Amino acid sequence: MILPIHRQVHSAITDAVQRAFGLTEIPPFTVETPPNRALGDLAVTVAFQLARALRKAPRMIAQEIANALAPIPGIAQVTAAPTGYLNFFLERKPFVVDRVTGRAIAAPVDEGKVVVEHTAINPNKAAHIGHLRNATLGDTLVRVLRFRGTPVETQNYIDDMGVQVADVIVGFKEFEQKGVADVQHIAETTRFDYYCWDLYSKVTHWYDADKTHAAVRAQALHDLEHGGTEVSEMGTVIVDHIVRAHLKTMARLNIGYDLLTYEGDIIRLKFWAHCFETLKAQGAVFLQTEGKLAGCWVMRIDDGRDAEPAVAGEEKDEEAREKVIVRSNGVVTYVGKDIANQFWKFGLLGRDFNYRKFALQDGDRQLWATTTAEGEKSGVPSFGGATRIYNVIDSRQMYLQALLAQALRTLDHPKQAENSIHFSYEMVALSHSTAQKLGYPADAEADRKPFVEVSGRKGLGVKVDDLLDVLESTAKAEVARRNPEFTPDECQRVAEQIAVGAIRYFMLKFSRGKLIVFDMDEALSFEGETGPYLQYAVVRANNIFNKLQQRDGVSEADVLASLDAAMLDELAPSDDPDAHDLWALVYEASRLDDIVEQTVRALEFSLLAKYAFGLAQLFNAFYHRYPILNEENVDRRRWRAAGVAYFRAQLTRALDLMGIDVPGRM
RNA sequence: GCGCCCGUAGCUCAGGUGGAUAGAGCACCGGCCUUCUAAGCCGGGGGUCCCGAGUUCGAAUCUCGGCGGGCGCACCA
Repeated sequence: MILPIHRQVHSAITDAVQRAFGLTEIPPFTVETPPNRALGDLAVTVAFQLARALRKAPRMIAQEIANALAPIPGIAQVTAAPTGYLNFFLERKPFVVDRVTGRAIAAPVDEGKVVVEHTAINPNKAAHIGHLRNATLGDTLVRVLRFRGTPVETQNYIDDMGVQVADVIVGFKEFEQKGVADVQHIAETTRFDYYCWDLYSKVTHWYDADKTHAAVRAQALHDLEHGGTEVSEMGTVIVDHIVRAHLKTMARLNIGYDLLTYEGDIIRLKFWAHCFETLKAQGAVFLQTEGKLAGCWVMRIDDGRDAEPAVAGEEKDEEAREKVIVRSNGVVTYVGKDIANQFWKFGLLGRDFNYRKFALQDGDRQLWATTTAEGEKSGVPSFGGATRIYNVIDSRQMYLQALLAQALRTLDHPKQAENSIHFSYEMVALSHSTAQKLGYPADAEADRKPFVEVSGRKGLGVKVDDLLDVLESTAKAEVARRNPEFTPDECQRVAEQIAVGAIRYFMLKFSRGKLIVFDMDEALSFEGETGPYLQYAVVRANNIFNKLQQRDGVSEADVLASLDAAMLDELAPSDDPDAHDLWALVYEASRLDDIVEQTVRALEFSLLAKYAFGLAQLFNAFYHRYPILNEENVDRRRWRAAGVAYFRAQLTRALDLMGIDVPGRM
């Protein structure tokens, strides 16, 4: 944990600058990490920023600040570099002892409850690789926020009333001539999410083949919303089984939730009706009477262009900037329902769901679901009422997410509008070679594009469970080869952990604004910058302690307890900027809290992923260079072992933030 | 047309609210398994950071203008 020291340095500098130059206003500055330990452990660039105002060279200013600086606990030395940097060198021994013995604990961040909504897969087919990116990003966000002390509630929105579910119902009823009992039977006896995956794409073709089939779809959607029909009954069966299939898939990836929010409940509990009245009363929506949107309740889209003077042809443009909230047939659109949902999440609706217990996850974590029926009387957590909301949805939904914030602003909730955060990311597509292997039909036009788009509607995509299965079997073969003494169960368990490590790391290592062109061969790699590389580094560290215990009867606790008395040589500064020494390892391991703060600020998990990878690289280099078991000098051995213990703890934490477990051996 | 995202090594990508010699993985070449698991380590080659202006002591990073690619702007979600 390095941030407490950052804070101390920051305030000491502020104080010194005020006293040395008589300034009351100091430009904002940060405590940075120099490129290598030979330059220093912490650096500050405030001298550059003051150069103009003080009309002095940065180097001089840095020197004066250094002279004025009161002693800072934990800092051994301060130097003013010729370039103008102020560099700080830490007191190494107490720093290491405090970290490895866990004495330096970060203070929790004090803020209100945050709701993170992610996954939200239409419950009509199996989860594919695009959903995987969403769920991985969302789950990692939850973990990272919790790590820094933020209370988080994880919600998974279930669109049980949408067109996609209606389409599968149409498939069963009209296309396959099945009734509710048939569907129930299929759901219980087949891999149902896969069955629906195929059926959904068949229905899509069926629609395309005959335009009159569209009427069937509209009728199904209508019946789905109104309840008491065969369609709605079938919908309930389908949705329930698919949702459970998704939960099972996500559980394989260490992903769980607190609450499933059903769209149907938003309708049936009159959330929407209530919200609609408010929107109408405030003039946020209005009934369009002319043009092609006549008869629809629409919201005017505020894109900042309203102030522009009207020019010829502007009128047409005006109409294009209206979004339908309620269709002319009286059926509310997704946007409308989502606005109501967003208001509820902030506790602004004045209404609440009823709740039922849905499932136990990971053995003991209770998953709740909304319900229109009576629900549990006691023991229900307080859901919603967030101060900040992250909606994890890909960038294609930007337009609609902006409408949510607009609705909040219009109804005079500017703070909530500002705290409605669209956690946006680019989609996942497939490489041509992977698409080809999956048997995609050749398409001359599509082939010209640099990638192939995933389409659930067309049944084109890599299913999450298929991908995990392939990763697991690949990993399992390797685990069995390396560990002949493992039982099949052990091999399987480790293979599962490696598969999750590989795929979750793959999903996190790219920045979120980057479109991922998924390639099976690339994802199947366990070498280089991959999850298994990181897991392997921890496993190696584990082995050192296993052998230390076996051979010498020395535990990690023994090592740490004997540290204070041990000598310091091992931490002596090195002039070699590339030295992969003990200090560099411990120092780097301590930066996790700083990295997490940056990660949250930028909502960029590639930062965390790259940090963890760099830390593992540092350890691997150290591992090859500095023996521990075979080091004869006892004190040297202790210090090295202590550093490895700290590294192991910190990388394990970093991996946990990414939802990646570490096998005991691999 | 308007909005958002992307453009850095042969390929795939990292590069905090500007800062110290532009990095990693893969691929390629050369070393290292009687010493804590080689899913590893060490070394090597490889760059007009898309182009052009501007701001600045300092720009891959910020601003503006181009070029190229992707996505969005549905009575779908």
